[in-house]
Amino acid sequence: MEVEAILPVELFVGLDRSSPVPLYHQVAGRIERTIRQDVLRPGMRIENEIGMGRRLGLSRPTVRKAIEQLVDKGLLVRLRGVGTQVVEAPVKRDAGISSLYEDLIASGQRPSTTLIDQSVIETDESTSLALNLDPGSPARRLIRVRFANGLPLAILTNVLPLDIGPFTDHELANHGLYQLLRARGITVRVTDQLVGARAATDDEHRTLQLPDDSPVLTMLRTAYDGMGRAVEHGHHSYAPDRYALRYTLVEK
Amino acid sequence: MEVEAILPVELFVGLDRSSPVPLYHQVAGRIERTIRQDVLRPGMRIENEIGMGRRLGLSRPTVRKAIEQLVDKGLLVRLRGVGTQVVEAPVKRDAGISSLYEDLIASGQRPSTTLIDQSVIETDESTSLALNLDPGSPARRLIRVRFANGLPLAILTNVLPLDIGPFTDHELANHGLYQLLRARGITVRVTDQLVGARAATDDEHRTLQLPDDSPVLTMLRTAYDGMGRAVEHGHHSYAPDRYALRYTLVEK
DNA sequence: CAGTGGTCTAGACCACAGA
DNA sequence: CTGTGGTCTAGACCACTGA
Repeated sequence: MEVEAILPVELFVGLDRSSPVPLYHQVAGRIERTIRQDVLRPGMRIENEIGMGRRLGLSRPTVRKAIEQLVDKGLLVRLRGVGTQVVEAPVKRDAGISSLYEDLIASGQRPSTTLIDQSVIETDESTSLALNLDPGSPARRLIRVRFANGLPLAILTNVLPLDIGPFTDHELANHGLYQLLRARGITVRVTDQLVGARAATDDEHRTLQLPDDSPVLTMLRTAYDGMGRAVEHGHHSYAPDRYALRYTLVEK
Repeated sequence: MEVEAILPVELFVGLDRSSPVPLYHQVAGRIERTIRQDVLRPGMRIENEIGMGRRLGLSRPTVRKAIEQLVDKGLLVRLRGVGTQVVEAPVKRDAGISSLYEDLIASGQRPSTTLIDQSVIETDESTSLALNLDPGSPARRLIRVRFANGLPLAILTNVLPLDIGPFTDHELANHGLYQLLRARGITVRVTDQLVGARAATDDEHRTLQLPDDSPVLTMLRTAYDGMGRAVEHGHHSYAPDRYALRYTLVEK
């Protein structure tokens, strides 16, 4: 038996045509909220595009674009000839691109950071390649240790083009790197990550307070801004007993 | 100095209005090809939406949707008031959702598989939770060892709902799991992955022919189909000297 | 200022699923 | 058959960029 459902019209009052937020985005937000609040439950069908547009005083393409956003997010499914319904297991959190600091905040932990080094170095071959610089040209290197609830979680080494930064100790202690980039007008849009594992070095063993014979989880990452310019290249080592990397992938 | 560029009209002959492939997808494919072939190079601007539509005999929304697809893929950037251009470092391969087998094929290696076990088991708590089954209810379990070029790469343990499968030895030896699911009409659309590292067990040490003290890279994964139904839950162990996990994330 | 992408409208026809 | 989403058209107005 199919569960029929029409979105309560109350949830849509107050669409603001003069807002800088596009109408389709306002509509998408309202639908998402009703799903998150469990008013619309998995498997329930929502009203069809045309009817919804008429009720809201919107054209079909506008409504359609709102629904499309949620389909891309993994919250709704459209079935030709049938209708649009909420997926059985809606994607929980939109993982997306974030740095460790933001992940920790989001999961309710108390991150802190120790800055080990901030200096200008000559890039090695792989780094200059990743950042699209001439081999051996200078770049800014950060080495940080990230803690959560007082325990060391990761050693973070990042290399950035010289024109980005420098950063103050206070900035680095209280913000994620991507936050600091955003504050400088740089939005990370694409990241390429290579995740592996290996035995810990003596230094990692000491710094991360690892148990004997514990390995480290490693990540090699290059980040690109909206224009496709490489803005950051890093290699990170995580204490595997205290941290794991989570990825939610949605096929478009 | 800006590099002006107009897509050669030759690249657009042969748009097929009667094809089941939508026009916007045909157009997107042609633009992508010119980027991949380096005819359109990073930083070059493409023709504006309206002009391109006129040249191709298409409406603006259709052209726009084609461009939108490539923006979402991380190949183009749109700048209001300026134009649309190729990003500086176009995303190489669309990693997306794939299984290990397909990854290996794509990177030119010769994968093979040994089936260790295929049986019906009672699910433990975490597995039944992941697959949205009643605790302790039966499910199908596969245990495989994956090789590349004759060397063991990973131990793959997967649990699936009983109504999916069983699979023949031949199928499992010659295909990735997601391929087999597709052949049964199941398309994996969302995966949730947790990646970590730990010391190898004796069994892993033996099976993966690991060096002494080598850790394993681990992945815990749940896959969902288009409707959001959980179709697979697995835990995998990889030999970290021979394999690393690659993720390309594009912010929408 | 002219040119660009961002949004929105009001239609149209089609393919497909289910009664 | 009806109702749904999938595609496509031909316009419109706006916000923003750069000359």
